Amino acid sequence: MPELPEVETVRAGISPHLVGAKIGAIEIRNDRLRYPIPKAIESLYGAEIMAIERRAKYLILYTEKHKILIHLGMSGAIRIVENESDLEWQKHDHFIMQMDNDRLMVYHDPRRFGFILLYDREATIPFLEKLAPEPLSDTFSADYLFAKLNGRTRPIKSVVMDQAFVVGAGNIYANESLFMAGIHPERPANNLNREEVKRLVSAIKAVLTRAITQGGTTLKDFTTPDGHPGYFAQELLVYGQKGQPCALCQTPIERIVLGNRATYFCPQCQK
DNA sequence: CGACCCGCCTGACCGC
DNA sequence: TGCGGTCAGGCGGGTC
Repeated sequence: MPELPEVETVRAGISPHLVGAKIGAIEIRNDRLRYPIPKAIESLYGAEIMAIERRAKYLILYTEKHKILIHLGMSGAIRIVENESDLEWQKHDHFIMQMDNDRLMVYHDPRRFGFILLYDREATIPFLEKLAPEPLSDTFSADYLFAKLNGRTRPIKSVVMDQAFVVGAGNIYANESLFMAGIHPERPANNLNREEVKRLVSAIKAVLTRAITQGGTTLKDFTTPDGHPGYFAQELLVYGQKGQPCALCQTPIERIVLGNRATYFCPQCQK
């Protein structure tokens, strides 16, 4: 489910409820996520959540002495429940953190590809070490990406989805960005000229920015922490549009499989 | 090192 | 209604 815009939507949705509040009871209902949820996380009882940041598709909750790393994997979701009496248990609710303002943060993840890990405040987080720059920062530029693509022969779409090259774009936004940039997903990455890389970088920024303002993309069951859907699905131009007319030229959108992932493009507009 | 492939899970959906 | 097959928004690790 969650790519960068969805994770950003979650961050914005949970922060007002959690930042400044102190952690109360923590319940680990099922620790068997991608990595086991550490039992030690229960020792955070009484600690204040001082800040919540997002890096790529990761959320980081800071206390004075620790940080909690959360990844939503493919199907993870976080919801905020007003107070304990409003809590309705759902299947796949694996982790609940109650706050001293009565709010509960519930982590829900049917496929359990996500994870929740605990680090000392000053520790380095291995998952974050090899990530590309934030895509909405100035560091993520045409110069950066053009240099990085040098010598890379993989299809450009696979590279866009590789978090060491471009952060935050999963399958949906990689497809949409390449369409917006007019670049065929199978092009070898090092075959793009500087102008095309510039268009691609601009497209990635535009697609992610727009999706964030729409609260992400709700395809199956993604909702914001308040229970609202994300509205970017209405603006998808190629993803999931196999056979539908291209918004620009009416040519039917094609679907191929690239790197084991569904890939959608307009054969006319994307060269 | 780079490119590719697989496994991890469950649920939804489709065709028969 | 049931059943098997397919697919799904991510990531790390293994192999060649």
